Amino acid sequence: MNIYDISKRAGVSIATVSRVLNDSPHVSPATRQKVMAVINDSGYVPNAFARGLGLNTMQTIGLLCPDASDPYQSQALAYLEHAFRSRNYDCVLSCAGKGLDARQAGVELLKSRHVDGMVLMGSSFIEDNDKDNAYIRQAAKSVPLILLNGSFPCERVYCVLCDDQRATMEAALHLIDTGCKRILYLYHSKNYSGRKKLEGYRAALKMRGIGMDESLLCFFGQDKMSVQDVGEQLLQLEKKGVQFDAVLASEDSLAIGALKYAKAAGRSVPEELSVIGYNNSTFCNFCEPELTSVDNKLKAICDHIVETMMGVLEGKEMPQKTVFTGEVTIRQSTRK
Amino acid sequence: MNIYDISKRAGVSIATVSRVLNDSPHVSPATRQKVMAVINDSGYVPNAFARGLGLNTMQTIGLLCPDASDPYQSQALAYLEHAFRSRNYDCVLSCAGKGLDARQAGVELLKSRHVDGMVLMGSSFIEDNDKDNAYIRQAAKSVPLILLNGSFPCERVYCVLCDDQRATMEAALHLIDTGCKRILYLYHSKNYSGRKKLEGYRAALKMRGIGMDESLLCFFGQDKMSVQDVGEQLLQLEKKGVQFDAVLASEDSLAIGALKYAKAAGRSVPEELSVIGYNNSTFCNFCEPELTSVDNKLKAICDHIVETMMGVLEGKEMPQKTVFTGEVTIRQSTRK
DNA sequence: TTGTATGCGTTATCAT
DNA sequence: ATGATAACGCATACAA
Repeated sequence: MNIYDISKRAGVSIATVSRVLNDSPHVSPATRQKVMAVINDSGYVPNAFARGLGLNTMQTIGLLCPDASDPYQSQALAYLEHAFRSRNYDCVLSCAGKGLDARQAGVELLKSRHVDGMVLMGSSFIEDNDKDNAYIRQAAKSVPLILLNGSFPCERVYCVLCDDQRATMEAALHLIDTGCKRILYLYHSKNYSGRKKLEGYRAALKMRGIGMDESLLCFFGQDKMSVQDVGEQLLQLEKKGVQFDAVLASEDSLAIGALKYAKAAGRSVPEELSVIGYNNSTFCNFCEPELTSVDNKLKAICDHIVETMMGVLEGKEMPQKTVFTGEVTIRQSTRK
Repeated sequence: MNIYDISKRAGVSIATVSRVLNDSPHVSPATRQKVMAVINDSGYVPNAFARGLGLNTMQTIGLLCPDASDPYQSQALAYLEHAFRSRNYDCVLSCAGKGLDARQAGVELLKSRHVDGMVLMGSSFIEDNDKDNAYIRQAAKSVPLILLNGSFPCERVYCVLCDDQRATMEAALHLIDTGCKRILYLYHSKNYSGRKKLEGYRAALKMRGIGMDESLLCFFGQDKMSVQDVGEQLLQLEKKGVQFDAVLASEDSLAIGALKYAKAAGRSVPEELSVIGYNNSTFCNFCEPELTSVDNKLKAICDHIVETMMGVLEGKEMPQKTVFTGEVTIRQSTRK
C-alpha cells in the first residue's frame, strides 16, 4: 500500500495525495475529504524511508551513553526521550561502554544512520589527550553534537553542564561549617568533571584555612565497584590510621559505600561521621540514614539540551556552553 | 558525496562500488582496493535512507517502555540494546508512560518508522479488557512483537517471561520455613504479572496449611510512591492493629519501604521482621540491612528476546512463549 | 568481472 | 487546484 494505490483509489494524482498528507493549503476541501477517506479506511502509512530519502531526515536524535543501566544516565535518557518526542523527534540509543574505541564506533554508527543530531552523555566522552577527540571534531562536521556534562570547545559542539566545582565546594563547605575537620574525599574519575570536583574540594578547604592532607584523597578506579567493596576499603584505610570525620563522594554509590563502612565500623552517621554524595539519585532515599547529596539539576540540563538542539536544527544561533548551578540537598547523613 | 561521486573518482560503475560496499565476492581484488581507497579518503558514508528504501529495512528494533528511569527497565534496556547491537540492529526508544493512549501512540509511532520488530517491556502492556489490546494485535500484523514479562496469545506475538507465581511462592515458602507466621504482602499492580505473584503468595500459604488473612494484603496503587510513604503506611497499618512478622513485596522499592517502617517502628530486621523484595535490583545492596530479593533472570530473558527476534526476522519458526524460573537471592533481611 | 537500467515511495518543481 | 515528472541514493537483475 503506497501513495500510488491511494491516488488510484481516490482518483487523484500522487501529488495531491502528498499535499493532503502534508497539510498543504493548496487543495480543495472536497478533494481533501475524498483522499482522507481513502487513507483512513486503507490503513495506509507513508513510507518513512522514502520520506527520509527525499527530505534527508527522519527526525532522529542519537543518544550515546556509556551505560544505560546507570541510574543517572537512565534518568537522563528518560528526560531526553520525553522532551525530544514532544518535539516529534525519535531517539536511537547507543550504549557505548567505557572504551574509547567503543565510543568512537558508537558515534560512527549513529552518523551512518544520518541522525539529525547527537547527545553525548557524560564527561567521560572527552579525552585528556586531545588527539583522541578527533573523531568528535570530525563528527561535529556532519551533525550537531551536544555534550551532557562535558566541556569541549569546538565548532558545532554544544555543552550543557553543571558547575561541578562550585557544587562540590559548597558541599565541602557545608561539612566544614557543621563542624567537620577531616573530610575524606572519594572519587572515581579523573576526567574533566572529576578534576573540577576535586578542585572544588580543595577550594573549600582553602577558603576555610584548612590544610590539604593528600592522604584524605581516596580514588576508586575499578569500573563496577560494589558498595560493599567501597566499605571494605574504607575499613582498611581506617586500620592504616587515616582519620576522618566526614566523607565527600563524587558519586552517590561511593557515599553509600561510606555508609556501609560506618555501619561496619560502628560509627554513627551523622553524629560521628557526616556523608555527602553526588547526583541526588533515587537511592539517596533508600539508604539508611538517607543521604545528603548534590543535586546537579539533571532535568534542567536535559530540557536545555533539547531546546538547544531544536534551535540548532532550525538554524538559530545557540549558546555554545550553558552552565547550571548545583545545590546541596540536605537529608539525614549530615548535621545541622 | 554519494555512490556516483565515488564511482566517478574510482573510474568504475556504481554497481561495482555497491558490490565493494556490500562485500560481494564478484569483484576483483584490484578494483576492490582501488574503490576502497577512494571511499576511505573521501569520508564517504552510504545513505541509510536510500538503503532502507531499497531493502525496506534499516535494521532497527523499537523498544517500548513505560519508564526508562525505572531501574528494572533501564537494566533491560541496557541488556537489549547491547544484544541487538551485537547483531547489527539499532534500537529506537519510546518511553510511553503508563496510559493506554500513550502506549498505543508509541506503538503507532514505531510502526510508522518501519522498525523491523518491537519489544514491549512489562506486563502493563496487556490490558484486562481484551478489546483494549486490539492495537497490539493490529501492530503484530505488520511487525513481530515480543513481550518482556507479558503473556498474550496472538499470532506473531512472542512472550518471554519469568514464572512470577512460582518465584513468589518460593519466596513466601522461604519466609514460612524460617519461622514467619504472618506475612504482609505488599503489591503495586493488579495486572497479569501482579495477579500471578499474588497467586504465588496464596499458594505458599495453602501448601503450609496457613489460613489466608485478607487484612495482610496491602495494595499501593499510586504511581510514584516514595519509600518513605510506604514506610508511613505500614506504620499506620500497625497502629490499626494489623500484626505481621514478615513482609513480601512485589517490587524492591516496596520492600525498602518496609525497611523504613522497621527502622521507624524499632523492629530489628531480620530478627523481628523478615523482608523479601522482588527484582533483585542494584539497590538491594544499598539498603540496610541488605535485601533478600527474587531474581527474575532479566539478563536471560533479554538475551532470549533478542535470539527470538533474530530467528523470527530470519523466517525461522520460534516458540511463542518462553518461561524462565526465578530464584530467591538471600541477603541479610531474612533469617537462615 | 563489470556495467546498464530499473525500482524503491516519497517530496518538490514546474506546468496546466 | 491539480497533474506530470524529476530527484533523492542505493541495490540488484540482467546484459555484456
